[in-house]
Amino acid sequence: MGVRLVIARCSVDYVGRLTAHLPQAVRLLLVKSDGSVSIHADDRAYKPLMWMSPPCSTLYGEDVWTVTNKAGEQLLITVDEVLSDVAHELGTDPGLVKDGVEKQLQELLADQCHVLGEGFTLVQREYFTDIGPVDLLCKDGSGAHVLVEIKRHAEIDAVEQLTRYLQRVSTVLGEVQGILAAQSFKPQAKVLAADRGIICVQVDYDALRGMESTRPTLF
Amino acid sequence: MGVRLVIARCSVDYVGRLTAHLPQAVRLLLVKSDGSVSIHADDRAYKPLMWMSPPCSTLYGEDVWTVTNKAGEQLLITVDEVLSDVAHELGTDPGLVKDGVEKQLQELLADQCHVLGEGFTLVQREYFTDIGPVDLLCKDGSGAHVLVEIKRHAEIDAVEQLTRYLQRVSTVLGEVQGILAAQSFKPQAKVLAADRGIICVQVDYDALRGMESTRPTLF
DNA sequence: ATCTATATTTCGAGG
DNA sequence: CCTCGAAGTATAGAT
Repeated sequence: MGVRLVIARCSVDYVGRLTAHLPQAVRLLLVKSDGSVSIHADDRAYKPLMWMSPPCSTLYGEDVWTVTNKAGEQLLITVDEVLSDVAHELGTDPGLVKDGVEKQLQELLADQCHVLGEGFTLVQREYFTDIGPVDLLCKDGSGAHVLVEIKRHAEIDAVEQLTRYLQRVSTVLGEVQGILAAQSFKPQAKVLAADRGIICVQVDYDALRGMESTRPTLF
Repeated sequence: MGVRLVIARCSVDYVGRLTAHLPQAVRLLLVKSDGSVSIHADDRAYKPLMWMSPPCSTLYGEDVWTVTNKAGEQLLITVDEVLSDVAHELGTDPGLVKDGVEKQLQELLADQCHVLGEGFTLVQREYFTDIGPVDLLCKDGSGAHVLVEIKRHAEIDAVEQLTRYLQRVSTVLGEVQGILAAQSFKPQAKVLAADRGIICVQVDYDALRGMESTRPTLF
């Protein structure tokens, strides 16, 4: 199998969650071993003009390729002229290793919640409410509860989310302080947070990780 | 220029909003005229393993391609073996025509707002407030104002959005009823909407379009 | 330039 | 299987 790279003059129709049409033009058709098909123009790295995600199958007609998935969505590729058609074997990919996402931040802050405020201690990570889990439930130096929402980059949505949690939790724990912890903040998020009495704490991921990795050497 | 298709044994590192690493393997490198680069394995139609969105530029070293954008994010592609390297001219794409997205729904509902409730009439589409435009401003059977927010699929954000509009508009029009109209709803969105006194109306896009297209024949 | 809202979002985790 | 939240979300449009 492998990837099949076709350069072709084609027009395309998608009928599924919406209907869309691509007029005739020269494009790159990319067919992969899992059956998926994507159609690329000569710009944009991330998003194809059209695509069909796996699992799906293709019926190769005389001039029309019909790509169909289980939900009945269809990609109709009318191939008017093939300018190139090659295939290459790639093998299975070992996949990628990520670092620096929200989950890691949550783990680090759960371990080192003292960076959120003087005398902070962790009560529970992923504290569940009926409208979803709060990232951290802590107690501050005076023993009062604090809800912590963690984001890589905090936007206005994060403030709304934490506000909902605070309202919800207040019926159980009484009035609770909220902290929004993030590596960076949108200005509007800071403004809205201030308006709602929510404290914004900027955290340094690298520093947190540094502390984590160096801590064993302290003993 | 045109698209450049390289099949190569390579390893890749991304350093930017996060750090990520791809071990050595054979992959497809796709370079486009806008400078964007994407790296594909032999599966998944939509999302590349790694990418750099335009605008960005590439420095081609002896063995390493360094792709950099304005924010300083980098993609380091170590090319160990080139198995194929071809380029094709595609020209500019005429672009696609969509149908069935939120804008169309808004047009249909503006024309047929009676489906939102008994005796509803349209006052204004895209009713502007200082925090943004409300999709529809209607009057119900009793002549009271109603704000309508339209989504293809309503999530919790839509409830927050409509809530903000209702608060804003209430200072001008007084207490106003809110309606969230969508083809489908997330359960949590329905719960929050109920909590805020917002009415959820499920609409059928195809039925609306059917009425629209058949209406001329009624006369 | 920044912010807002959309997306055929995709993707993965968890109940 | 559904539901939910995150994403290097990307992308388009408006301010």
